Amino acid sequence: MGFAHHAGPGTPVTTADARHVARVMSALATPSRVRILARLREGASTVGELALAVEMEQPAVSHQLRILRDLGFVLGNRNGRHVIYGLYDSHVAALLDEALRHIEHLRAGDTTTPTEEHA
Amino acid sequence: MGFAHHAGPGTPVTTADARHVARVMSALATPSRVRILARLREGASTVGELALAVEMEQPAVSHQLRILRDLGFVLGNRNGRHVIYGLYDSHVAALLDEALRHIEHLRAGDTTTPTEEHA
DNA sequence: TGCTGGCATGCACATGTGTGCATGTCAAAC
DNA sequence: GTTTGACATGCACACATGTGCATGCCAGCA
Repeated sequence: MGFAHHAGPGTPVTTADARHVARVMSALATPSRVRILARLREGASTVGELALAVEMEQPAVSHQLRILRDLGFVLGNRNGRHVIYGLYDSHVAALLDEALRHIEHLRAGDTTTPTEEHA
Repeated sequence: MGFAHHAGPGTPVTTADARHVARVMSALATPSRVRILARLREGASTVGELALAVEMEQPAVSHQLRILRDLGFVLGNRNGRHVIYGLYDSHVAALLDEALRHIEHLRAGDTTTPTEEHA
């Protein structure tokens, strides 16, 4: 009755794959990390700048950056006293864009009203 | 020194956007939901079939299906005594593929060894 | 060498969340 | 109408996780 099949790239998706996907996608599962990545998409910056931009305490930003680093989303290297962070590569930006495009797509068809929209 | 800029589609990504993205992407942030979606990508199926496929208790599957429904990922309609679930549209499958493609991409460059691979 | 700035790390805690178990609900079969 | 099958819901709990606070570490500067 009109489901979306797709049949995909044939990939059966093993249990290990599922766990891996979940781990990686969990990077985008919290507003703070999304904001950090979004800010980094506009250009590399230091931890302090990020903290100001996303309005978080510096340690909190460092913690999230560590997670994003372990997941291969960002990459930081020292420059004097600062550590400059940036997106690992353009593929990360692409994934972010895909996510944004997805919610935009949902906003169009708006299936079930996100549960909260009370401003 | 070689960061990935991108400058994106100009979207500044508001705080609300970040929260929305996080909410939506959290659907892919757990292995069980990824497995459910992966199974559904191969074709629609009933809750019982899903439970068997992903090796979860039926109530657990129902709970996750409810989440996936609220997020607009899946869609279920009754057929006799069964409720047949399927991906909401091909865009969901596309997002899943993008996620799989991403981890595959990481596996190639393998930046920081996912912290656990001891199996 | 001592001091300050910039990040990272440890620890503790509050919160969110996935799952098991029991139960409720609805449709089909008798 | 009663019973059975399939799924949904409520509740409780264990667990993971994000953040604040204090502290440690390292580079640059006087």
